Amino acid sequence: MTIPRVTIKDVAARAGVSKGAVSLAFNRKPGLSEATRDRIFRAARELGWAPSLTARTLAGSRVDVVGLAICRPARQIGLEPFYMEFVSGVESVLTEHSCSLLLRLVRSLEEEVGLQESWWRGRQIGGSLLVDFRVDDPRVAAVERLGMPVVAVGHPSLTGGLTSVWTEDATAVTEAVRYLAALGHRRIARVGGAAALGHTSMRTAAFDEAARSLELAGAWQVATDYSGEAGARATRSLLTTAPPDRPTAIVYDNDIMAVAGLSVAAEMGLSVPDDVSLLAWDDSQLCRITHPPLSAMSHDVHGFGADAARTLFGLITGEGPGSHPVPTPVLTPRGSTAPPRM
Amino acid sequence: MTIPRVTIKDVAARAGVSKGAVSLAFNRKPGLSEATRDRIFRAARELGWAPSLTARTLAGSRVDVVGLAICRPARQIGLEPFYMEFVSGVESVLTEHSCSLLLRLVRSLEEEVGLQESWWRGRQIGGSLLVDFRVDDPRVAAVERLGMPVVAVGHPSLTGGLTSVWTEDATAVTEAVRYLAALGHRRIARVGGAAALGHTSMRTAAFDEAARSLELAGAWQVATDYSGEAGARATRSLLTTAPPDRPTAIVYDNDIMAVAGLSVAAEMGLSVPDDVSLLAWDDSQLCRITHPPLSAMSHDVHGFGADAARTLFGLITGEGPGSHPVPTPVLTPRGSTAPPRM
DNA sequence: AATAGGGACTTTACCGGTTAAGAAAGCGCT
DNA sequence: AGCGCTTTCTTAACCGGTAAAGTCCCTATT
Repeated sequence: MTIPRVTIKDVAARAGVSKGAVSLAFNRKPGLSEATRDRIFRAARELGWAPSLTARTLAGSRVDVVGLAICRPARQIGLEPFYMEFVSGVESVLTEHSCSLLLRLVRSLEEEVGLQESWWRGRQIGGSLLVDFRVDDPRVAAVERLGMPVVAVGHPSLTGGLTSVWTEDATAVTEAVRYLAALGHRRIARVGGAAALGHTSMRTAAFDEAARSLELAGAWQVATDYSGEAGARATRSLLTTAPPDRPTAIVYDNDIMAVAGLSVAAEMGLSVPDDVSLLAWDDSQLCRITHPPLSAMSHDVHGFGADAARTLFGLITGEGPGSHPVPTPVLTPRGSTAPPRM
Repeated sequence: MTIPRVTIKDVAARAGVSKGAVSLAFNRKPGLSEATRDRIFRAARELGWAPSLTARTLAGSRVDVVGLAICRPARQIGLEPFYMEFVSGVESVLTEHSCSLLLRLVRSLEEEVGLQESWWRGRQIGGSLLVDFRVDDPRVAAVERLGMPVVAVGHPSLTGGLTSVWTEDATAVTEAVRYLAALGHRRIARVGGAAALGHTSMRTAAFDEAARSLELAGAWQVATDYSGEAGARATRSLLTTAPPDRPTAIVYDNDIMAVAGLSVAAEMGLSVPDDVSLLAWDDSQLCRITHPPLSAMSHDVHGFGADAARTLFGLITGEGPGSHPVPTPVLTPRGSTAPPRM
């Protein structure tokens, strides 16, 4: 605050050159002798100077910040291991490019649209990562109107032509259902995420399709808000049906609901996996610490985030890959899935 | 990128005034007639203009960004509900001041020191929130040298004179142990967090002191890395002792380890709370979805974050409260604690 | 000897705002 | 009418960098 900060001018004065020369040195551009360059760097080191990103940004070069707005209720976000892992993957790539992440939790998509717009308009960010696509997502049009570089984390069918990175959820759901069917399950339920989310509806459709093609005797789906409580509620209602018609296997859309489901089964005196098999999604550490450990559709969320960030850089610099899928979640059997008892 | 952005000049031209006038209008400073002000706002709205924070920052006013670096292994952070909740609390206050959060996950304290320094030097941030203090934390000196406004989230005994916000962990630990002792427990264990962290060592000391003053028959403490796996390991080793000497109650330093502990008990055929009582810390949603639900030392982490952010604003603007504690975690009994069976 | 070419810097004009100082117009007052 | 005082705006200098254009000097070429 009160302390005068060191600027390029001080460095220039100390090195006995113009500030243009300092700029050249720090951007590794040609046109300076070794000796001068050294003198400049020494002066900068002695003064503890680093170029101001603010000024650099203003001067027209690129912006070293990317934005990420996450739209979920605050209380819930804390529990979703997915995001922090995703963010840490994003960070790991940004750091390599000495770029920072501007993170904001928003309450609605409209708020996000406004935020992205003001970030971009105010030159706060050089591009953005968009997550949690809805069907007919308003962000697609908004972002195109702005001409802002964006990587959409979501299936191309949802992201309307934006450069996208996604997991093939339909394939994964199909694999999950096939696996349970192969174990002998004929009555399978799915506890899905928020119905408004695009990937939820894709998973729902894929589940329906799989149930149909496998001619399951029973198939249920229930939409939740991803919270543990909702997962518990859904599980409770699914398992209160009398035994012959009760589902013998449940697939969850995230980890936390699967953990809640496990507790509900215990509370109802049902044994997992003997009475009911449970299959989680995302596979954070949480799945490995329950008893029994949860089988899960497992994928590398950290790597997913890293890939998204890399793709954004590719987009900004004009090279690198365009839209592409990341590895599909694979089934990782643990102790919570087995053939049905009856 | 290619699209020319709207600047203050365009707005000024459209409103038929100088850019100085536009600046005055947007900063709600006196010296403009109502009519002109309206005209300017209308022009800005029509053009979709918002002032560039970058330029605004450069022009000498304050910086509308605060920094937060979190130092924990990436894979683990995802699971710690504490941080996301804390962050969301911070955000909620920042948003009111239309201020953003610059978040970075770092791998070491040295990295954090470097990061904070370059953020500050590069005028990227107007201040910072520091978390996870160690004993003799190097950040204290670094930050003082820079003269950067900072709010330390940690006990004053650790934060060396920086403006601090903290929970009275020692009091909470004492309450936890007293409660268990009151239930009749005489052999109590604590599964703590990373030993290097200051609050861990404070809790450890408080636990020792409580055990001594209550003359417990047995008191164990084990340090972990906060991960579920470590919590499971610790619990397993604590519970393998033969019954008469086995601890009958365990306090955990976070939620996730308590959940892991619960699973270990189940896996070992021990009943919670009959054979062993478990007490979690922080009390995220996770505690309510297990079976039995976990008793916990509960506090408002979201509010904690909000308070820290408010304090930082107070520090920057020169008003508001200085160092102060936030409410001490309170015991919230649920199903995982009861009098010991034997 | 005159000229071209190129290396090593410096100058200067921005980037998009803020802000202190200056100027024009309107008003009340003697 | 002349004076000072506001109110309302404009001007111009900055903030700390970048980058294009300009300057200077030294060497090689014809």
